[in-house]
Amino acid sequence: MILKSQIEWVLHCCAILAGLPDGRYLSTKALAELHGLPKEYLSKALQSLSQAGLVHSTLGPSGGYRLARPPAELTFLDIVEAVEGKARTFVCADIRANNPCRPKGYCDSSPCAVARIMWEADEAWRQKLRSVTLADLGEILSRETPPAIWNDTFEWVLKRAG
Amino acid sequence: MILKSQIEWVLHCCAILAGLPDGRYLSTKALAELHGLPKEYLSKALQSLSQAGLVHSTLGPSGGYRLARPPAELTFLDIVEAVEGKARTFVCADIRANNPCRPKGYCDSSPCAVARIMWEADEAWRQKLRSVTLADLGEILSRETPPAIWNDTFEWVLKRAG
DNA sequence: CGATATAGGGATATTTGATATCCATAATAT
DNA sequence: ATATTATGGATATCAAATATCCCTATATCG
Repeated sequence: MILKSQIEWVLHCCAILAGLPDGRYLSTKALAELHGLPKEYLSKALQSLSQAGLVHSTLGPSGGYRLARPPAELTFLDIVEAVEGKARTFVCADIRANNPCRPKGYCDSSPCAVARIMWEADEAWRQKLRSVTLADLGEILSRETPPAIWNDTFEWVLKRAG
Repeated sequence: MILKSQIEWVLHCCAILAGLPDGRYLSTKALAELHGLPKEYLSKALQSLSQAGLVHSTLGPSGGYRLARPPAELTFLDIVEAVEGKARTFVCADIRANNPCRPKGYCDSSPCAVARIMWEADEAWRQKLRSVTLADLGEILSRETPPAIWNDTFEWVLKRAG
């Protein structure tokens, strides 16, 4: 069970968008170049963000994406779920129902204990992702990235932002 | 990102094995029939448990599997990792290294912040799975399953256990 | 000893999802 | 008008999940 590589892509893209001045947009092309990613496929991932309402897009030259909300109001979970879907990682096929010792037509009153426990673990994962925002990420990155690279990067980005 | 269906299979199989009297073994055939599963494929999953040292197996007629440790010492995480592997669910391809603004040959001193956060969420998931044992599951199931079904099931099982 | 039932492992097939690429369309800036 | 962009649909490729089959060694039972 491994997350799509697109998850890494969009998280880094959102980190860049979070540093964009108000009203500016950054294109798929620029984001793909900056991260060394296939432009067409990255585009699909960004479209997922757009459909989830996490980013706002605009067309034409100087078009692209910007965050739809302040970085402090966008969580890792928002982004992960936009790309990966909201479905739980454990799917219960209710195999207990196949037990030949069950009375015919018997129906369980509550979900299987196995599923409930697996879903609790899933929820613990989501809770952790929900607790980290793009603002948190930006704070960490600006602290850890060497200032020269950090500044060059945003200069590079602003030169291409519409 | 969805867990293998085998995860549900082996968790239910282990719940049954946890209720087996000391020294008795239950075969793949019986476990497959009890849960309505393809015997050959379930066998692969049980082999994973065996290779991970979670169950002990024996050959021949009356052969099969039993738990290798007391139910209180077998966690959900043990079982999930035996089948799903121990690899983290988020794989960092280090795409930040593709940033054209980086000095040539520059090497990061620590893992990317994005990866660290994703790994923390992964660890929260594992921690939850680590906190639940087969003994816990058995306690819940014995409390929630109607006694008639519960007793019939173990009668059914013991009739087939070697 | 011989027949039978079992785990284990290897080879292979099928289906599904991830990873892409390409193209047509509509919108927008210059 | 022209160029550039997001969007959505169609299609191709590759890896993983989901099986199935067969062979071998081993253990039990008569």
